[in-house]
Amino acid sequence: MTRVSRRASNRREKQQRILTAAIQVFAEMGYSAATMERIAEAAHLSKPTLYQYFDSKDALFKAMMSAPRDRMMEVFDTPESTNHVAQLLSFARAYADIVMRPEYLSLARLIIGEAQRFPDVGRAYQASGPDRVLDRLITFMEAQKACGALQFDDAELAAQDFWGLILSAPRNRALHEPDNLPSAAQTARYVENGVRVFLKAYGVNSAQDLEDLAKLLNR
Amino acid sequence: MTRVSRRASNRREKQQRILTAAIQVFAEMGYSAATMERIAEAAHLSKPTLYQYFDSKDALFKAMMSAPRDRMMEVFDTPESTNHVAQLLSFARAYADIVMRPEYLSLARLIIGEAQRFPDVGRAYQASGPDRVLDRLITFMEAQKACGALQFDDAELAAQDFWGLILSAPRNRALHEPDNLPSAAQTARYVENGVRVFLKAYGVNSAQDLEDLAKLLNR
DNA sequence: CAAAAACTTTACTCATCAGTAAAGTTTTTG
DNA sequence: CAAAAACTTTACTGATGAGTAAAGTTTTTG
Repeated sequence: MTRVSRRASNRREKQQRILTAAIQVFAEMGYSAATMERIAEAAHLSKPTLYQYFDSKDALFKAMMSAPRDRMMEVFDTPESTNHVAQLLSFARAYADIVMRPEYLSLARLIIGEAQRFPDVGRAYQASGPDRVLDRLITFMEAQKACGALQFDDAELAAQDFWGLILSAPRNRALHEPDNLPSAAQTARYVENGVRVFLKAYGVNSAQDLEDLAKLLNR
Repeated sequence: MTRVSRRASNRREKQQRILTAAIQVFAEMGYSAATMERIAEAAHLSKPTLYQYFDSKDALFKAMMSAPRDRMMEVFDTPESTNHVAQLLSFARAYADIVMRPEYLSLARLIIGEAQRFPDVGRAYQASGPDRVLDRLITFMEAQKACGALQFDDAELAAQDFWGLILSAPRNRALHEPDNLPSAAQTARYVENGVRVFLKAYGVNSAQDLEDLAKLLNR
């Protein structure tokens, strides 16, 4: 005699299973090539049951795409540090960890590939992922400027530059070549270089920052 | 009595028309949603005729994708200048001009969206576009290091950084939001900022470089 | 345990689309 | 200029897949 009826919780659980299956199948095949039959199979239920949960393929796709997906914001779940160098490094590493995961890349490919046919999906993703990360980065940059650690005119450009320096070329390659992802070591090399170059260009006291960074990198 | 038979030249012209139509339709709809009927229509001929030129949808797609498309290398069709600042600026502008064009973005979305199902298409694109540009940039970077204008340990990282600084955030947004492209003025702002930051981090004599850049930007 | 609600299955409809057969048209060549 | 060759079109075939109807099965709950 559960308080929340078993039926209702089953329903929620199944809905979740469908969404998980959908994300897998859509990401693997693309919107058009994915079939409802296959999604049903992956969710371990039948097509008509699937249609009890979502009215159409389109509706399922949109529901799946607008399900909360805050992975990218995990970037900021790092212990606050008083040192801006350590903080930039940990942002950069967390960002790389998330963004270079195969599932995350598959999702990005799907969104980009369907951006023309599903403009609101693309917009929603941009708003809930990159834009939010950028906002937080801008806030961070401004704080560092205020306390005299970084210098720049335009915080938005500074934030974008930080971002662009970290992974842009390897991530682009990864989007084009799903089965040729860089190793963790290679990714680390790009990330560390990105932070180094950012500090060189934006640090008030770059020489000191680079020394600090070198120390952090040698444990 | 034409030397090259009328039939043969018609054939070549029609093949070209098909490839052009294919690129349009595929880029707009994606591989699966594009129909051979629609491509035929766009090429002003009928489906069976289309099949005389290409054996299958798959073959047409691959042929279209491996047609020479050297747009990106146009980046380097700029007058050689003795000044590395002017040269970097003109690379950056040429790159932005090409890469932010709607057709080029559509093609990139298509390639990324189908990268999982057509891995060789993704690989071929990476090899003939980004990789070639990167190679040329590396060569350039090394020459500038040799003549004492730039400093760095790793030319590949320097080239990637230059690239990442120019357009990475706005281009990513453009991939997600096809109908929210930045204006020419906005793009110019990103590009100019990118060059500035690159010089600050990599220039042997950054102060002078930044002055040179400022002069170039004010005509 | 019985009524009901949820779920599954079988077995469809209908539309779309890759690919083709065969008839019709144009171009080439003897 | 006429017959052959190449090309194009109209009108199909067959497969696939979105979505559904209706009958049968399990699970939940009173």
